[in-house]
Amino acid sequence: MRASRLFFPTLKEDPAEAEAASHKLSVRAGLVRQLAAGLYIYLPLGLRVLEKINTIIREEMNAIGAQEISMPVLHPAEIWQQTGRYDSIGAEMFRLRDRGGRDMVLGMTHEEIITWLASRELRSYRDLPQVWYQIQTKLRDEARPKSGILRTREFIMKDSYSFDVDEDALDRSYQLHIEAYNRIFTRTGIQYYMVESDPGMMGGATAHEYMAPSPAGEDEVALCGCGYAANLELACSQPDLPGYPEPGLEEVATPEARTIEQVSNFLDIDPALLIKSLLVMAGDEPVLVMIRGDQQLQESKLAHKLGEFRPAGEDEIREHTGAGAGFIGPLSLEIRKIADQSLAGGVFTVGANRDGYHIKGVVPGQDFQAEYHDMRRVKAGEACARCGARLRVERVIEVGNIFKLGTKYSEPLGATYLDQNGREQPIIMGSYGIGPARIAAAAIEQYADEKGIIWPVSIAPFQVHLVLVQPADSQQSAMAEKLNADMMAAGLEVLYDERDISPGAKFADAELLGCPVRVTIGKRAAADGMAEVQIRSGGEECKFELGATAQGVVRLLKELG
RNA sequence: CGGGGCGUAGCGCAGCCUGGUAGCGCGCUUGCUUUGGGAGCAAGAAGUCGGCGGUUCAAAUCCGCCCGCCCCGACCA
Repeated sequence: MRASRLFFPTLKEDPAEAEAASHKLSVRAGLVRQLAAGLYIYLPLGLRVLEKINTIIREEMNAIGAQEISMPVLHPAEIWQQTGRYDSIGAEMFRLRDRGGRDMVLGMTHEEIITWLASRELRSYRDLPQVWYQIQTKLRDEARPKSGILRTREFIMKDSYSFDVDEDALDRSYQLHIEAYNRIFTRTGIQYYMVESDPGMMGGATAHEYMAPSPAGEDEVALCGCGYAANLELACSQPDLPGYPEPGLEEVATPEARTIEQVSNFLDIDPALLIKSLLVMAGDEPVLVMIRGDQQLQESKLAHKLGEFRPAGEDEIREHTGAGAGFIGPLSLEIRKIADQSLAGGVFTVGANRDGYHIKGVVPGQDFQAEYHDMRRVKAGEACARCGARLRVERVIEVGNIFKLGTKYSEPLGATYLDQNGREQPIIMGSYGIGPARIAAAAIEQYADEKGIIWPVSIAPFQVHLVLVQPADSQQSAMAEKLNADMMAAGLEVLYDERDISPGAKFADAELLGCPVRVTIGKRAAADGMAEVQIRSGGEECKFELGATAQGVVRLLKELG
């Protein structure tokens, strides 16, 4: 491709609205342009990257026997009503009416639609297993689109769905996806982790997420050298135990000391010796949730126990405890109490349910009763629950997820098959997603330097960036033209920059675009007949005879990829 | 949805406080020169100052309402 013909509007300056490196660079390098909040136009270079990623995904999905289909983006509301999600999802789903007044939705995912299809077409155990996938647009009215292409309202997703006769068969489909996903993410060149994830409201089902480490990510994962890896939504750890004081209840005045920090300073004790009491409302029921003072509540863990909940308001706190926030505690409260496991066996200071007072020497289990569950958010440096080594916590971009769905969709939509005994059984399903744009963004985040993007070979928009320094020089120009033809003949994807602009601008663009290899033809090449080759990552340089350059670059790319 | 910020030429910004001729850098057009790290000189094009309403002799500037975009939080099958 000749740069003079390619539409790639590069920018010298960062766009004002961008924060994340991938956002700044994807706009500056001319990959994308923003249409509105969370809506992006993919320009030629951006689309090439996306298509490369999609090709890798297709190859690996096909390799496990998955079959590509394409489903509509516009769905009748009725199907979503049948699974209950029409009501449970809320504002995140785009809703509209067609001219006949029928309620419709824009698909945020396709479980309902594919299960509708399966319910009509899969009848016998002989038809199973099946894995169907698509690479299709999803629409979600995100509360807050952000970070460029990382979180958008319209995005492409590879979503596949498996249909099996039983849990064992589902395990096999799940395992096949794990293998395909490992190949896909490895081939795209990004760094990633597979972590345990919260299956959400799916009950005991299994779920994993594929996470690309990056400070621009929105999730955090706990990682251990022993292989333990989990989303912080469900990660657990063994907390260090503080030295406990003597038990024995004693009320102490703590005027104006409401926060853990204030109380701990006022009483001059370790925050780990305080209990943080939080009043939440699960529907109409008040629940007191207790966490050690140095810990944080992991709300997703509490949501598993309570379902939907919200923090109690100022008035509700006073109504149920008799005190203001900051002075509440578990003693003599006749409401449901949930305590984090780390409180068992300790001696703590708690709010007295009386403004301006706390109570010391409280022994959970003796002075109050509560349900004990793991409720705290894992912190870096805590001991791994499996092996005891210190946990790392890293921020990550979710690039893929895999779920065992079971019969969550097949039952309400009547997707059943007849088994060998002629009995009707619900199809056991799995659902598996990948966000190609997030892979691209993660690659930018993980490898970019101060000059621009550094693409992994497999997903670079072009493999080679050929720079002709002086197009007006007929000798240089002839060399570059020949080299361009040679490299294309060798099967290389070449971006040939023969534009009549200053050399500095071309080099800067080449570095911004981030193709893995740059080949320069200038006066030095004209003098000695050698093409200069530079690796974008690391900046290593070498020279090839003009005639040997194409093959030399092919070899280099192999080493890099 | 709560909190904060921003909206002036294609892009990045100044001007607003203290009302009176709309400005800078980059980019763009034309010409000449230049050509291995975002060239130089000269000439030029380009703005309903986000929108509507109000105050005023006069509004980019002051006031009100609305819209859009970004950031933090909540949310994220």
